[in-house]
Amino acid sequence: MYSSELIKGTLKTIILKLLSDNDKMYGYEITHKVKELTGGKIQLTEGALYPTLHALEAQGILSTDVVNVGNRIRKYYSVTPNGKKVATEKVNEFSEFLDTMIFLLDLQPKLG
Amino acid sequence: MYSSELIKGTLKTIILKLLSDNDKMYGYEITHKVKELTGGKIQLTEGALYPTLHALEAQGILSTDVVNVGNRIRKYYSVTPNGKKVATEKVNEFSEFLDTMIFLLDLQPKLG
DNA sequence: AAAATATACATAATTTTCTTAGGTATATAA
DNA sequence: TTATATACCTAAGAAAATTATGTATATTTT
Repeated sequence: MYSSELIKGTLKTIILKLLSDNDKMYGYEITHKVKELTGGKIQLTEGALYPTLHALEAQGILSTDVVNVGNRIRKYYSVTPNGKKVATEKVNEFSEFLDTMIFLLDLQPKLG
Repeated sequence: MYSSELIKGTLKTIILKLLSDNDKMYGYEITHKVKELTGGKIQLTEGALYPTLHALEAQGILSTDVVNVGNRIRKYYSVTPNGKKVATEKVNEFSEFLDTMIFLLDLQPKLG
């Protein structure tokens, strides 16, 4: 687990990237997908996730689809057509920011 | 300029990296160095910088040396022997975090 | 069958970190 | 002489996260 300090400010970007690639996901699923993809190094907390999802929906970047699974509800989120631009911009901005930090801190990133 | 959201959480790492490489710098100098090195893309605000420097000093990670320059004071900060470990750890942790984010967001970082 | 864990949503109080806005003072350039 | 640059600092407020709960159903373990 990284110190929470580092993860600050990346939550929206992570959410928007995952939802851009997966077309619909629900909150609980997002936390588990991120944990899985990062080998447990990034664990989103629900207290941070849900308010952010609500905010993105209120801004028209995400839309929701509530589904009943047995007797439980599940709230699927998707990126709206308008939100797609925002999602791309967020990821691009983060990418540039990373380049700047790599230069500034003189890092050698591991490439896939 | 990057949205301040992205820069959140990187301030300590930036300060500690610069001071690790330069052995002593003063606050005003740090802001200008970062601005110069990033082509204006990252601009530290004094309201964030000074309290952070004070906190790092209080934690024994930085030490200070106040110098008179004409009639003005200048407060030089250096990484303490103990702080060197912390500085290295911070930069290493950020480096790993970068790798994780590059993988998670499927990015192609620009290499030096 | 009972207890524990997993699924799945949510909010509210507090803490952390930063922004914004201000304050003090000297030195230099226009 | 007026503006900009140098150089420090703090305090109020905003933003974003953590921590701690709360509700409820489903499944697995003992």
